[in-house]
Amino acid sequence: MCNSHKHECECHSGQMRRFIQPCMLLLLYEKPTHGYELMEKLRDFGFENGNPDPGAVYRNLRKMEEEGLVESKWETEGTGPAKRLYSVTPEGLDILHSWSVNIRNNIKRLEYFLERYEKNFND
Amino acid sequence: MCNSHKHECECHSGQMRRFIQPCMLLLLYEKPTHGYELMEKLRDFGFENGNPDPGAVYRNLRKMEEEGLVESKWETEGTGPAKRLYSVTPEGLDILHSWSVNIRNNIKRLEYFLERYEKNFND
DNA sequence: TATGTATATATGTTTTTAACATATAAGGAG
DNA sequence: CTCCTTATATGTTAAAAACATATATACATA
Repeated sequence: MCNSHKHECECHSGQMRRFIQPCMLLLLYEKPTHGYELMEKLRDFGFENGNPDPGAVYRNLRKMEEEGLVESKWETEGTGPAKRLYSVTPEGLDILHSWSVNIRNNIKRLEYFLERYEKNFND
Repeated sequence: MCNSHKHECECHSGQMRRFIQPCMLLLLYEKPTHGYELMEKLRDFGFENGNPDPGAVYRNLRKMEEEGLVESKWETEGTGPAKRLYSVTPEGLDILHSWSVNIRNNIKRLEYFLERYEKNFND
């Protein structure tokens, strides 16, 4: 991701704060599912250095459930250990929509940065 | 920024982590200056809710100086209290360049999210 | 039967960032 | 002298990310 060699990537990921949340909401809107599968699908969104931290996934699910953004029920059918099946609530959908506005604004912000950056280095 | 009314903006700013750093480096590259002026110029980059936190600005300057990304000297000339004039070092410039790559990647990531979001809601 | 691996959820701990608040001081205006 | 602007700095708290570990089911295979 980061191409600094002298400084061991001092810019870290520069990832958007809490970006995992809208990704999880969107995935759950597309198809209600459980944490483990969600974790794998999150790689689509660039949480790919290894897998996204299971701790982050499960804790976010619980937190969003507390906040009423998702709801869950135990799925004991099928093989393997029981799964907790999550789906998005109407409140969660509202939040997902507001995230999309927010993300759009953030893209503009980052593009402003790049334009200004390029004025200095690519002309 | 966030348009959720029921939830007091649960998506918060969703700002890019540590985004203030590349902005400061870019501004200092454009023109070496001191913290207070930097603070005002940062509004260009969307740190606009009031002013960007002075604490953030000054602490980041000190931290970047420790890391060798910027350097400073006291400016006692002129009116008002003394200013600490900062400028970017070659190392800081390297980091700025790696940030630009990182930011470009993050825009792609956010755009991927939006495309996928729109497939669900704008078709 | 013991061992390992994949699936699945959960929590503990530490570090890093962000947010909010406050302290200090120079110098000019009134 | 008091207030405002400019200027830098630090203290405290809260939130988020990063890293580590614990637990349990079920299946494969040696």
